[in-house]
Amino acid sequence: MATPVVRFRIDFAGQTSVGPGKISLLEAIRDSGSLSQGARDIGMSYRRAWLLVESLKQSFREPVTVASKGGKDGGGMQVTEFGAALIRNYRELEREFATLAERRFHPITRTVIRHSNSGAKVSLRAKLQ
Amino acid sequence: MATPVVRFRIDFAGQTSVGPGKISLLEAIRDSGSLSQGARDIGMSYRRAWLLVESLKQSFREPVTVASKGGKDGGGMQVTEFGAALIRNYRELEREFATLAERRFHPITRTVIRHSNSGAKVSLRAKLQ
DNA sequence: AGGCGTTATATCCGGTCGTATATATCATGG
DNA sequence: CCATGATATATACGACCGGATATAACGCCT
Repeated sequence: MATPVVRFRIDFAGQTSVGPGKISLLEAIRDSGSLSQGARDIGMSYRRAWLLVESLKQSFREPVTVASKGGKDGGGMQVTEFGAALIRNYRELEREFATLAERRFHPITRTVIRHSNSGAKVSLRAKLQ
Repeated sequence: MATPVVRFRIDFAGQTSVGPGKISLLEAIRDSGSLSQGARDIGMSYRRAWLLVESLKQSFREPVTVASKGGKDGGGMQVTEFGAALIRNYRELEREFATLAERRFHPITRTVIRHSNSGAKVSLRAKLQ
């Protein structure tokens, strides 16, 4: 317990970056086969989800997702193999990084003041972790 | 070239977290011996700087800075040994993390779309790097 | 005594981010 | 042939963040 949580973002270039929001969304899309459903699953507005996916589309030459309109279930969205690799790399890096951070900051953990935090609004970031 | 930049934050508990903003500010305070001067040096408003230091004060039992009012030069602020250790640990972790990230995301770098980014406003985050 | 530069604090305001909402379009199934 | 549920897109509103500004208190130095 009391092990610190690391959150990180990788900035490839001016506009293109990947952080916890996009990765969580990609996972939700992968698991639900739908952008709207995935967004609902993680408590994210459709607009924001669409903007993030759009940003990813503008970021890499290789597509991260493929979408289809109409049809049996109204359409859907799938994560490409490239997108899946993005998720994998991010999550694996996260694990490696977490152990590094835990080792280095473990002594400091002792001096952290723990607040009651009663009735605090839970941010989207917190929900996604 | 084209090596990705990593930005990270460590969340110890609900309110207490350490990221690039606070660390850069601490370094600026350490180097200038003053909160206001340090804030000016990194292009941060005094209000924000004060709030960040205040947040650090609420985060750890051990003080990160010590301040004095009045006197020869109007007063000043020093970074404690604990604060210096915070900086050190963060920067060293950053270096380790950067090599990890670079190794893992190097192939993906090739597919990144580079935008012209002409006339874009430079954010504080970008200035701090 | 008064000036100076700092910490410390309050108030106001504008921009930005995100949510909510509305609407068009699409393709399949009943 | 139309209802459905999804993508895709625009607009409007609210909240929050951060900057700008003002002011008080403080202690050394001239």
